[in-house]
Amino acid sequence: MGASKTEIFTQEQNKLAQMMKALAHPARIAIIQELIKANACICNDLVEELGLAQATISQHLKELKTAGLIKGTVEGASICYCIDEKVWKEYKQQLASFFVAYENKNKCC
Amino acid sequence: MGASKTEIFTQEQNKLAQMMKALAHPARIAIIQELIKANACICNDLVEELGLAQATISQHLKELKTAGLIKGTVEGASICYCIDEKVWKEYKQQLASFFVAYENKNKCC
DNA sequence: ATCAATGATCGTAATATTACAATAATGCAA
DNA sequence: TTGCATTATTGTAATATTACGATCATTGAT
Repeated sequence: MGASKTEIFTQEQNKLAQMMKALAHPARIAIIQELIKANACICNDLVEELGLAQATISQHLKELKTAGLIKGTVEGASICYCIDEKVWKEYKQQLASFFVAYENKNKCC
Repeated sequence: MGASKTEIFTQEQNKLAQMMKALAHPARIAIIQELIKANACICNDLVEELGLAQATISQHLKELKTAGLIKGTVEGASICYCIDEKVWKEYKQQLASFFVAYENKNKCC
C-alpha cells in the first residue's frame, strides 16, 4: 500500500509519528543542524553546504515548513529560514515525554 | 529515486535520521506504547489491540527489532516482545541532545 | 526593460514503505 | 502423528519518498 491506516490510531500516535517523520531523513537533520549552527538564517547556502540539488533542498525545506519546525521570511531576493522556537520546544517536550514513559519499568525479557 | 544519498551526510546525521524513521509510523508508536503499558511482553495480542493484519504487525515488529528498540524471546509457542532498555536510553539521550542543540539561541526571523 | 540570482513548483524516474493474503515454520497438545 | 495456535516470510499491489532537470516567479541590479 504505502499509505498508513491513520484512522485506527489515536491522534497522539499519529502526531508523534508525523513529528518523527519530519526528521526521518539525514538531509533534514543536516538542514536543521545547519540552521542552528549558522544561527542567522540561511537560504541557498544550504544547497552549497549539503551536496543536493536546489530542487531537492527546496523540497526538504517545504516538509520542514509543513511540519512547522522552520519558517522562512523573504529577505531581498533570497529567503531566510530559521527554526520556529515555539514548535521546536513542542517537539522537544512531546518526544521527551514519549521517551520518559518507559522510565523505571521492570524488565521482563 | 526514493533512496537517500547517505554518503554525503555524517554518520551522526544518518543515525539520527534512522532513529526517527524507526518511530515514524503510528503503528510502531502504538506497538511501543502497548509494550510499555503491558510491561509484561506481548506478542499476538498486538494484532488484536491494533487493527492491523498479522503480517503487517510482524513487519513492524521486525523494523523495531532491526532498530534495536525491542527484542523478542521465545515463550512457548508465542514470542514475547519487550523494549530493550539499553537501546531505549540511547535513543532518548541522542534525541534529547539533538533537541538541546537549539537551546538559548537568538532568533533571527 | 533586461538580466542575473534565488527559490518554488512541475514532471518524472528510481526506490521505499505499507498492507495484506497466502504460505511456511515452529512449538505445544492430544 | 495429527492438529492447532502463533509468528515469520514471501509475493504483490497501492502509494509515498527521494532526487533532479526544467521551468516559472520574484527580487534586485544595471
